[in-house]
Amino acid sequence: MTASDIATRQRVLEAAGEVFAARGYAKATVREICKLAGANLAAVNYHFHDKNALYEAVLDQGYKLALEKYPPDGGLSASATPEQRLHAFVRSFFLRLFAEGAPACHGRLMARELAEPTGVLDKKVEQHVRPLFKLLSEILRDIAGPDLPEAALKRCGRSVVAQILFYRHAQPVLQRLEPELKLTAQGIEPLAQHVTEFSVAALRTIARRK
Amino acid sequence: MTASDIATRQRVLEAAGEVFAARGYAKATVREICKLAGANLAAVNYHFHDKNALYEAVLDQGYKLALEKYPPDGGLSASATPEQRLHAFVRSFFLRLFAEGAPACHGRLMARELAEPTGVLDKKVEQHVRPLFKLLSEILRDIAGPDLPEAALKRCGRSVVAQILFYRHAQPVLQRLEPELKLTAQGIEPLAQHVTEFSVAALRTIARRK
DNA sequence: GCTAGTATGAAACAGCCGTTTGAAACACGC
DNA sequence: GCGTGTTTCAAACGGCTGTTTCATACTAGC
Repeated sequence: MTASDIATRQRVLEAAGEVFAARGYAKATVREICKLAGANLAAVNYHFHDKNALYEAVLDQGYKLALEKYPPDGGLSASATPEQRLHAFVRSFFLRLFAEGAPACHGRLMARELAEPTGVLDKKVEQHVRPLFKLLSEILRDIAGPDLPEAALKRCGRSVVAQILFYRHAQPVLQRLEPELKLTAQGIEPLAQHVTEFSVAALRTIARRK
Repeated sequence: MTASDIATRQRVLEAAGEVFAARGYAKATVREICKLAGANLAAVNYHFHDKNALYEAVLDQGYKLALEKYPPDGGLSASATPEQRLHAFVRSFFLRLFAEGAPACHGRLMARELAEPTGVLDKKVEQHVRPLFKLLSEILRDIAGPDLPEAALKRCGRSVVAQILFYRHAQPVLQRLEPELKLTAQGIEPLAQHVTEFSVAALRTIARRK
């Protein structure tokens, strides 16, 4: 049965996404992935070449699905204001990082890869991250106007991304310091609102001064 | 010779700091630490109980030395403005995260621990991190005034910390995206300046609106 | 100078890891 | 029904890990 063949491969792929996202590449074990997928230990080396190729496959599929489900432009109309576009960018970034379910582990994986490259970094992350930074820079330029120097604009772009990634990277200690913080699909809405507001306010003031 | 006894223990401690900071707890191996320290493999289990106790010892010593060398208040006079105190906070935070040399690996270790707790988190990080957040909140309150709700102030505090930690967590990909960025003792000065300026501008605007 | 207590050393241990193996089970074209 | 090619399975392999062992070297007190 061909359907069953695809099924095991797909089951391993999905299980790998969860385990890699939860444990990181190094700590994730092939044995745990296969057990979660209900497959034999040799399934990884049979359907993919090895653990690393499986990881790349997970990243590839995750990238495709995440951008389909949460496009960085948020699906806004062309007449949207720069502030609305920034809010959509921030919000979709949050969603990719925290959304539950199968297609969403990509954000968590990329956040991990960002901090601890596994060698796939040069192939994948740069190709996924640079376009995001470029899009953000264009939005911020529309808000700040043409007079703000490029270097200052870049620093502001990093400040925006930093505020979003923080909630992913620092989540373990954040949950301990402020247990009332809920990082669910609803819980991130006020956070996306805050990051947008905070950043627009800062950018406007800085652009006015320079 | 007692001096030599302490010397090996100290050498292992320092080597462990470097290796843990560079590789993380899981990837760091006792063999590499001992080799770097010029000590026997059994030195770790003899002078400390095991790898985990060595890690705790490194964290303890690092915390002590880092706070001595880079105090969070920056050694400011009592008459300093809130903006100056925020700048000192941000700058000393950057320095603890990026300073080179033996005592400085603590910042890198805590940044790692923040993202991937090893179990020492509950003992150490909370006890080290919570006071920092409290100090930051007091500074931000002085800037924002008494009318800004506590929840909004907390979100702003997270935004400040996020902008600093970003340069540590995202360093690998940041170096690829913007190779001209130098994260040395001199290079972080304009970054500390930017984070302070960005945050003060945002906080003032938000406080005025609320 | 000899003993007691401590520090170092080489070697081995048990456990987990990714990967490989070769046989068994399966589906499918003829 | 039979042979072929593909997928699954249990078992084992080699390598690396933290830790332990026990013999040796050393220092200090009498």
